[in-house]
Amino acid sequence: MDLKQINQQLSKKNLKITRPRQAILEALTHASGWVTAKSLFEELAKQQANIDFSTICRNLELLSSSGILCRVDRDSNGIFAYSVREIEEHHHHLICRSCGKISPMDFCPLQELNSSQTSGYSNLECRFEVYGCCQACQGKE
Amino acid sequence: MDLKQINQQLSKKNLKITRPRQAILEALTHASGWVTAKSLFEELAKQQANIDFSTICRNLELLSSSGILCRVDRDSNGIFAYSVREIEEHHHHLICRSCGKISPMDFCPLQELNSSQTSGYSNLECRFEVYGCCQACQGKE
DNA sequence: AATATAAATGCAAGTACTTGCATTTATATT
DNA sequence: AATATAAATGCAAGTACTTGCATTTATATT
Ligand SMILES: [Mn+2]
Ligand SMILES: [Mn+2]
Ligand SMILES: [Zn+2]
Ligand SMILES: [Zn+2]
Repeated sequence: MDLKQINQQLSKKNLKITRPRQAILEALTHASGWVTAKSLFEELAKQQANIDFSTICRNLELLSSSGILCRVDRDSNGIFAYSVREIEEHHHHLICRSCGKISPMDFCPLQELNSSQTSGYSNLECRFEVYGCCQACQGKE
Repeated sequence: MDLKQINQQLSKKNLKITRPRQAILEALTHASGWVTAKSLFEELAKQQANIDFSTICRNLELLSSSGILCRVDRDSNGIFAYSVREIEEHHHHLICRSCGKISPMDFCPLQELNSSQTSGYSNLECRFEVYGCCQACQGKE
């Protein structure tokens, strides 16, 4: 998704196109991989964009919950990595513990979960991430 | 699991039976439900056990990774809740977003995950939690 | 173009750990 | 019982957000 398309999405959702938000999205669309709040803050500081850290965090959160970004707990330490969402369909992520590579998986455990395990519950959602060691990283260590 | 059994487990793993650790485990075995680092710290402070917050956090982490405690991101905000593990088998948790009730599920998505989704990866592990609204909480809101 | 209003921002303070390091303590070995 | 050593602790400082609130700004309405 490019910046123009993202801005259209924002307008549809009554989210404003502000200077800080544009700088954040510009950085995200041009980033090579995944970014963290901290790495994005540092990148934008370098550009003298003068955006507060809390503004970055709030935007990353809002853009993720709006479906514009994907969010992954890459190092399973509660520090999230973000990237522009390229896949419209619901999906989860496979993460290499060694090199940090993140790949999408279309598998969602909720579909496979026998209803007997969750009987009586409504509004089910899940958090699901798979960690492993990718082919390129095997043998390296 | 009671304190005696836990201490046997600790000895097997070359983990020491210290006064702070005993106070933490005593509180955990007597707790009615799940505790957080903060709630445990406050409980122990009330008892004038004089245990540092970092000691509590380190113990909860160690005891979880040793399989003595279960650990759940109850409010999906990265703040973990802990309780003495009563189920030996590998399992995940179902959490009510409304009342916070936590129930075990024996379902593990890794077993259902088609290997084509993770081909080339080794040492697979997953993080999986299901959130919903339990029967008792439905209609209440 | 002026006005209204809901969204967004920046700042400061707060939260919940986390880490490094010197010191203490529990257990194994002599 | 004395000694060795690896594990654990407490303290202080650091990290990565998060929240409350006054102010600013983007967009819709007049
Ligand atoms: Mn994705
Ligand atoms: Mn459990
Ligand atoms: Zn890798
Ligand atoms: Zn409930």
